[in-house]
Amino acid sequence: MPMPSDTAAETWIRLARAYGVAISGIEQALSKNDFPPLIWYDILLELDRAGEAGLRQYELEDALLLKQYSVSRLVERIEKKGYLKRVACTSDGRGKRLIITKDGETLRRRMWQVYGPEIHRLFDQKLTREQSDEMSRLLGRLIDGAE
Amino acid sequence: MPMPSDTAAETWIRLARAYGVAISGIEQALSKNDFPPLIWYDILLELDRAGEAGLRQYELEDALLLKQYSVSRLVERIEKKGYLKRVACTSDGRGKRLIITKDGETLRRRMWQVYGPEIHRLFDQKLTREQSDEMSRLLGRLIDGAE
DNA sequence: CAAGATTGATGGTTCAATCTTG
DNA sequence: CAAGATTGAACCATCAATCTTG
Repeated sequence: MPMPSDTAAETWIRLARAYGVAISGIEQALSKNDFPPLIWYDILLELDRAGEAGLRQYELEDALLLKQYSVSRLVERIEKKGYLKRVACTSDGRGKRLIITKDGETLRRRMWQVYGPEIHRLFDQKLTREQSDEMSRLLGRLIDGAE
Repeated sequence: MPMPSDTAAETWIRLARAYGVAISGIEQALSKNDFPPLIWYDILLELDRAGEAGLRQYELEDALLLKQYSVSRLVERIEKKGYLKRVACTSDGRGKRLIITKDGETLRRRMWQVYGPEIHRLFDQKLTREQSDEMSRLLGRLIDGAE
């Protein structure tokens, strides 16, 4: 089996570490301000973008790389808090449409007030615009053709 | 509050996505081969490097960015499988020393036979040596001065 | 049968409280 | 009291089985 170069191994270690630093900073900031986890923000953002038509659950799976049962249970909790509603899909009796509520839109905006500054602190303050663009470009290579 | 630039936001999105692609590929490969999760490898590697002296639990916390109770419970499970042993610390009655066993060393090597090729596939095949070095350098900027 | 979604059971993670020793 | 570590309870994630409709 082909083993990784030292460079590749080091890059992976640093990628994991950088992700860890960022995600724990963000989750901690959200939690400290009595907000739900970041995944709730991601879901609300997708639904916000989808507008009145909403999204099917499997579309959320694809967009956020989640499992079917994960979406099912996350969405159940978010709905219970009133930030989205699940309505029967007219064109496909098996499906539900997920639609963000007014409260959901408000929550998303309020979470951004905490989430945004964390990104600023973790990225804008540590990389120049050029460095950030370059990293973005390189990360794109890891993502595209991921299959 | 200072909000992030579009570039920073995009870089963070891609970092999270690239991490997600890599970690799920690795965990899936390990699981498919009946191996435990990646964190077991990380722990065994730290203990392997520490040699006969072993490590204190709080040293593992620092090295792997884990919580005290996480280490406590992970180590309990790994010990139960016989891959490490916990011995009382002679110099500090509060502490335990964690020492890898022969079986633990073997497991770590066998996991690397699956883990290594995944890193190769996910990094070596998608980035040139120069690109990987450059990404590593930029990621270093995100990690250093994380506090 | 396949696709979309849900659920019971299980196992792991997390919080807060606790225990023990320095 | 602080540091190292553990634990009960609650919460969340995961697997496999299931249900419903195309």
